[in-house]
Formats: sequence, C-alpha cells, structure tokens
Amino acid sequence: MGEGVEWAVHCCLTLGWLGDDQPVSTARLAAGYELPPAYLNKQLQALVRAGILTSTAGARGGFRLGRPLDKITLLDVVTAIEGPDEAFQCTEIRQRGSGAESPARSFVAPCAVSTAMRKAELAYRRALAAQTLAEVKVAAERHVPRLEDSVRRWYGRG
Amino acid sequence: MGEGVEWAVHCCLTLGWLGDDQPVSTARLAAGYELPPAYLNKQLQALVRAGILTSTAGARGGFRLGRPLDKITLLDVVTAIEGPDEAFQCTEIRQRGSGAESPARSFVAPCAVSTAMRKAELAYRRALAAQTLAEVKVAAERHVPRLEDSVRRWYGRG
DNA sequence: GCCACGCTACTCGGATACTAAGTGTCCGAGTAGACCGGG
DNA sequence: CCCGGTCTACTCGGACACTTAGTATCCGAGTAGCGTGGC
Repeated sequence: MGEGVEWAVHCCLTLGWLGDDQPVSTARLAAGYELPPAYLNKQLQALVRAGILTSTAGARGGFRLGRPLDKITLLDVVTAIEGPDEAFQCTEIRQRGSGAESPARSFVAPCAVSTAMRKAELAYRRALAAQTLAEVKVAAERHVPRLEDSVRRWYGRG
Repeated sequence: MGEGVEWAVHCCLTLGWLGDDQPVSTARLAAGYELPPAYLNKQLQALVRAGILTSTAGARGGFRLGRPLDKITLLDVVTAIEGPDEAFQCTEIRQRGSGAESPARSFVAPCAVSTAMRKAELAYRRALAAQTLAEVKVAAERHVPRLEDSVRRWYGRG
C-alpha cells in the first residue's frame, strides 16, 4: 500500500482541526508534515476527485473538507488513493491448462480461491468503512491532550 | 498484491488432490495452469521456506505438502508469498514538522491513524487465518463435481 | 547372474535482466486580491 | 474620497522524469535412477 494513504488521512484530520473557514494550501499542509509539496498535491487531487475534499484555485486558495469528518470513512480515503479495485485479482488460472478440458462449466462455477480471498478482503473493507475520520480524530485527541490547540497554533490559528 | 498468491493456493490444492505419494515437479504444475515454470518455481521456493511445502531435488523430485491442508491457512500462504510485514506502514509523519515541537510525548502516544488501520488489517488477517486450504478445497469440489478425478486424470493419476 | 561403479537426465535453488507501478518534480492555466489611475 | 481596470502573486491541475518492487528468465549444484563393466 502506498504511503499516500497515511498522508491523506493526516491531512484530512488537520483540515478538521483547522476548520472550514478558509482553505489550506498544499504548501502549508506539506510544511506541517515535511512532505514533498508537489507530490502531496497529487494525492490531494485524488481526494478531490473522490469528493472528499473541495479545491479552490487562485490566490488564498487551497483545500477544504467536502463533508464533515463523521461522513468520511477510512474506506473512502483508501479507495480514493489506492483505487477502487481490490488487492487480490483472480486471473482464472484454473481455466487454463488442465481446466481447459471443460470450458462449459468454467463460467458458471465461481472460483473457490477467489471467493475465499474476497471474503477476507470484504472483512477488511468492512472494518475500514466502520471507522470514520471523526472517530480517529477523537482517538488522537484522547491520546494527546491539547492537540487541537497545538495544531491551530502551529498553523497560525487556522 | 502479487499474482503469486493465486498461483500458490492453486498449486497447494493440486498437491492436495494428487496426494503425497510422490513429489510433483514445477514443470508439471506450471503446465497444468500454463504458467511460466521458472517464475512459478520461485514462488514455490517461498512456500518451502515457510514450511508449507517440502522439496526433494534430483530426478523424479519435486514438491510435496509440508503438512495436511487443514493445517494450512490462507494467511500462511499470503504471508509466505507477500512477506510478513503488513500493507499499511506508519512512517510517523505526525512527529515531523508541526509535531516536532513536542518530542517528549512522541514515543509514548500511539498514532491514532496507525491504530485504526491496524484494526482493519487485523480483521483481514483474522479472516484469512480462519480459512484453511482444506475448506477451500471442499468448496471447489462442491462447485465442480468430479473435480478430484478430473485433476488426477489430467496429471496422469498423480 | 549379481554387484559396484560411473554416467546421464532431471530437479531444485539462487543469481541475473526486464517491466510496471509508485514516487517525485516541473511548468502552465486560472483566479483572487492588491495596486493604480481616473472621476 | 470612491470606483473601475489592470496587474501581480499565488494556487491548483496535469504532464513529464526517476526509483523501487514485482515479473520473468537463465544457468549452476545436487541427486536419483539407469546402463555398463567387472567379478
């Protein structure tokens, strides 16, 4: 999994702490985590395409949350960055070679291996979808007191 | 996720159908699924290193199951092929930049993002560990009747 | 006829190229605000 | 003093290099069985 996911989640949380009053530019977000600005911008563009963020161009432009954090799940972010298709891709190798002798039943019977892998991946996606960014934000604040104030202060009170 | 996982699972199932009487070479397994033999051999080597398979060199050599299929989980195969480390790697970007002002608490407080992602990935691994290759084999036989006979016949009765 | 030796064919195993996805960077299009001149 | 136009600075957005992981291949080390020669 690419590291863009980590960047995206942290940036969304930061946007949540700073509030939607005014957009935050890529440069400031990148400076906050010491990330390459241009590449971070690429990831944020993916979030915009997914509707998680909204972007405003021009001077004093930047990124804003597209909807409140409790309406954004971890699955939304992962899907936006990593793409919609799941990790395990069944290439139907069972139909090649020895399985080729019976082409008739090839398309009706599901691949047992694929089914088993999909079951696990579904559990993964369910666990991701069950967690909203609002919950993650609360957990972070619970671990570190005064976190929101600290962030707002660092970014120049948002 | 690499396609080697699919190859590995199918090969293990085939070895289960053929029985452990005599080892099966890479060439025959590769011919059964029309896969590149040398590369498949590489994946099988990974399974041997993980203890899932045992290899015997020399003429009439090949691969055998290291233990019965009901003692091999999907997680075992995935870990053997993809490696032990999990997909999401926390690089602790929260400590860089804005978070650097408080280095003291950096190592005590866990990263909320990492915790959330790990929770999902744990669900994934649990779902993988809950399924043994024996169960997958039974499922495949349920979908396609006479499957074992068909496989044994294609491989020259094992 | 039986046994020991050597030989060949076959297999795994790791070292070596090739390809694609992920990572990182740069430059152009567009906009909002600021500055300046005129009324 | 107020308003409109222009101009600049800043931002997003996509197009262009670079690096690492994954894919594919080849060749060497080692072994089991078979053939051959000797006893």
